[in-house]
Amino acid sequence: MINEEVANIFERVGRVLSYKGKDRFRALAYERAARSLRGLEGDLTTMAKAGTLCDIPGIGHDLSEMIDEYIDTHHIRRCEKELSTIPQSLIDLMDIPGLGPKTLLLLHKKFHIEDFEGFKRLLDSGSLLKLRGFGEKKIENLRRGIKLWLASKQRLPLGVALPIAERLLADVQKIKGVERADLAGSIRRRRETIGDLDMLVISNNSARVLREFTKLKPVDEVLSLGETRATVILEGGLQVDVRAVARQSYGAALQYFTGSKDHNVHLRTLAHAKGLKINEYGVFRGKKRLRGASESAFYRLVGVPLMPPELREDRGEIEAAIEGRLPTLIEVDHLRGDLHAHTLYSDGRSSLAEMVERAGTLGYEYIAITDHSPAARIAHGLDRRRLEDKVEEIERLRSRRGKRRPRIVHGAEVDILSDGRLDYPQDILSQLDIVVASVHSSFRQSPDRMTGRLLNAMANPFVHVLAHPTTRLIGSRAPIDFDFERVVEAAVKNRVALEINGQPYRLDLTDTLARAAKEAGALFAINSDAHSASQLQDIRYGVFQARRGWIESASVINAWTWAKLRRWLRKPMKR
DNA sequence: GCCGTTTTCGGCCCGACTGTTTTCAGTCG
Repeated sequence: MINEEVANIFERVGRVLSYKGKDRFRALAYERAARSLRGLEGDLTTMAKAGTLCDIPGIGHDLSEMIDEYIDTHHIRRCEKELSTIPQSLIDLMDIPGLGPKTLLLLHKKFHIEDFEGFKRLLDSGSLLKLRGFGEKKIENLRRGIKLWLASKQRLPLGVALPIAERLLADVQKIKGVERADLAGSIRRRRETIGDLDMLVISNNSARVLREFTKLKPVDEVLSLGETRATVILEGGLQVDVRAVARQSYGAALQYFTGSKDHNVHLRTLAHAKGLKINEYGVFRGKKRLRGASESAFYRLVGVPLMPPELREDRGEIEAAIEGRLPTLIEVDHLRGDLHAHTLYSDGRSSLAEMVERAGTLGYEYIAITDHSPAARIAHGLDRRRLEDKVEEIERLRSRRGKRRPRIVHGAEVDILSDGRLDYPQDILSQLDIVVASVHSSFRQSPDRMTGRLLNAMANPFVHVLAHPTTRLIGSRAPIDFDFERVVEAAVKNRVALEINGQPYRLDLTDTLARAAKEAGALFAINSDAHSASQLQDIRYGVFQARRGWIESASVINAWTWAKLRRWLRKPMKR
């Protein structure tokens, strides 16, 4: 997919333009286009062929021509010309908090700063102090910016940030005088990674509440503290913004600070067309505030039904809401079981009995135990003999448990070998209740080979689920390269469900791929891929990702009753 | 550079906070 490549170019051009400061709206247009491409579900090359590039929000006449040019030549001459006017290492510095285009321009002109090393030397040299507008505090702030920047180069996965956020929220709710507190921002939208936390509180004494907040235990450093806003850094480096809001503005503020930015801009345009003005304080006609106490009232006034935060990315959800075709999203409670979990037999850290027991406390109707196949040597994949031992233990456990839930489903996570064959022979596969197939090696095959490999695997009649289809690891491993459309097509045809894996560093499929697969009619399995009993709960991150992919419970096979799932697992048409 | 049921031109969010000023500029969200 070239989406990311083009997005990167547009983002950099946007930064160069804002650095030059000539036309900030042109800069905004490039930045918005970059964000829009990153959130796109379809492939740019395909869209260009179909002539639908201009349907992408933020892409118009000029940018669509540039995308065409990139597809043809791998270059965009106008962008390259713009980029060549400024050293790229200088543009990278804009990521440093507190260092904006104006300051950067000044430092470049006065001190010929071109990269990070130069910037750091300048800070240490003390010559900045002589500059008008620069004092001790400002320089200290820039130093802190560097620290933050180095620490936050990787955003935190949702699965790491959300537990921190939930604990902090509970602490805030206990502060005296807090009437209500909520998470907002990207963590409320359940984005797969989180840059910082946004929180809102209602209180009749906000200054005191904010002061108390900055004294909470996990707070390491206070960056700013005012009457309505406080910004702190937690131990571990996560930044938190808390805003205190009046009760009558709470809905408007919650909407505003939940975003996304593009969703809000779109909403504001709609409001504007109706002669309304919206901001974090409410909906206004002229100077008169209409209402803003609840989020749903806020949306209603603008003429848009309320929608779940996970959808608010300006990816067509506003249009869908107006036309009454919002999806009814899957919820954690809809899941009746988990179809991907490991035990001590392979690389899990809990026993089979412990996993089953914990699955029971989660209210599951069924739990599939899917240890690795032999090719996964490091993970102690099971050969035929150890697989037989495991079957025996499952049988013993089944008879001991009688009719108690959950039902134990005997499965395996079977490696897809480099040519697309599976790592167990057909006679073993045929004995398993469920086969979860996945790639764990040879990640760098050509797109053609990789596509063929996956198609081969899915053509095997015993395969039920394609697990973590892209095999990416957030922050450490790129997704494998294959023709996603063809693979989805084969999944639909062969009745293979695509997994949405809930492990915090996987979240695979991604939101946009899941949505594309849904549009193509695919089925899904939302799984924990738990390697310990406590990790069974990570399945909720898979559900969040699925919700961001517009997925409804009807197309999630582990939201089905056991009776229905069992029929599907048998796949009579294939045998 | 995008966008359009007030517009094909003229908008495009603007309020809070900080720091260095003495009335404001820069940054952020």
